[in-house]
Amino acid sequence: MATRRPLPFDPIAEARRQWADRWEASDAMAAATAIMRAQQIVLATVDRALAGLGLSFARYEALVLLHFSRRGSLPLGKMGDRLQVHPTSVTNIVDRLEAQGLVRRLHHPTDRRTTLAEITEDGREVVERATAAVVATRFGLDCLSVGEMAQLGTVIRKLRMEAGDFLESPSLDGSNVPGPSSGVR
Amino acid sequence: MATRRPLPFDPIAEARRQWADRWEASDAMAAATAIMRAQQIVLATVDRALAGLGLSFARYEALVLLHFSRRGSLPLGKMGDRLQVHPTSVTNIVDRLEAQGLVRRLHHPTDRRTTLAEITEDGREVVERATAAVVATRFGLDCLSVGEMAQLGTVIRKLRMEAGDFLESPSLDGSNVPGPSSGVR
DNA sequence: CCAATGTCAGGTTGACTGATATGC
DNA sequence: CGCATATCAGTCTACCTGACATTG
Repeated sequence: MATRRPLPFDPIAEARRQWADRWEASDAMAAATAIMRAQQIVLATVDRALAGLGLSFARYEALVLLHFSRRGSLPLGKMGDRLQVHPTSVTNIVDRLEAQGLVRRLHHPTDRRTTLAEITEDGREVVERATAAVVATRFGLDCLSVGEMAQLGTVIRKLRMEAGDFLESPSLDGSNVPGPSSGVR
Repeated sequence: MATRRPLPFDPIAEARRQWADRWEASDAMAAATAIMRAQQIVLATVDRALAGLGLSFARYEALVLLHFSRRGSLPLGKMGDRLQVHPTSVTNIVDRLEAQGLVRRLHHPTDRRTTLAEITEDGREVVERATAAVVATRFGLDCLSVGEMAQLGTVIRKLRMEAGDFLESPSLDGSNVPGPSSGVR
């Protein structure tokens, strides 16, 4: 959050105009740039809310994931899948959370290769306080209506599915079809 | 781009469900998470396309900005405003581009405090080649229709305006409301 | 033997804070 | 003088690659 200086015009609209003059895919370019900037705004908002608690967004997400899990613990690899982060990043994130006493490493009961990360009592308290702070910011999306948020979700969902994040899932209700189809590599 | 393993369900929908059970703002949470993931997808796609040319997305954007500028040069501060990056990051980015011979630093003709970054002939060639590679990927948004991209753009535009990125700009119609609000510090 | 799991070492990126030299 | 501009030093986060030990 430095660089404070509102421009007198929409920089993306301007970039799109110039782009369209020479190159293709100006629609995609404008959308991509918008996504990049939106992420910056959300991340800055949430990070600001979490800074006081010594958490980054990534560590907060990991903590929430464990908080939501049935046993309060998950294998590190599974955490990486869910959070879409690199295995070494998971190690790093869990290292920090463990150093803060918010998580602890356990041996998997049957598979001795895998390590479990388990949220501690302290971790659960911090999650609650952090979430209160984050919810108060509304993720920086306060100016959007529920319908607009849903629009974002719907469009981006297509993107995520195409990227191979998940297989299908019928959106709203709980009826899921395992479906062995779509080998997304 | 590691972590290959599609989940059998939509992880954001799942997180939203659990979130809604205990906390507020699950709509905002789902939208924010979607934005974070969308950015990851776009960034990974573009970075992959640019890797062969020794460019990151950030450096590519800076190069495009200079390529588009009337004189082929801009003050570093102005670049920071346009690209929404920290002043020290601009220095860093220009350092790297200069080391690659894609940009050169010049003295401002009248204000001796400011430094100009000017794109070189090499820089222009690289921009063209890089853009061809990027356009070929469609920014990873190939699966979206033009209408869906526009939806993203419209919703996110609201967000950016609220964040103080720019002031008004009449987009489609002429109705603009200056709005003295938003003291983004 | 091969595959999966987590970890470590080492490198890159970008973003931030704080301090500084210079010039308006 | 205060303010703007860019830079430097140092820190931090996250990511990646490649290697490795352990175990299924």
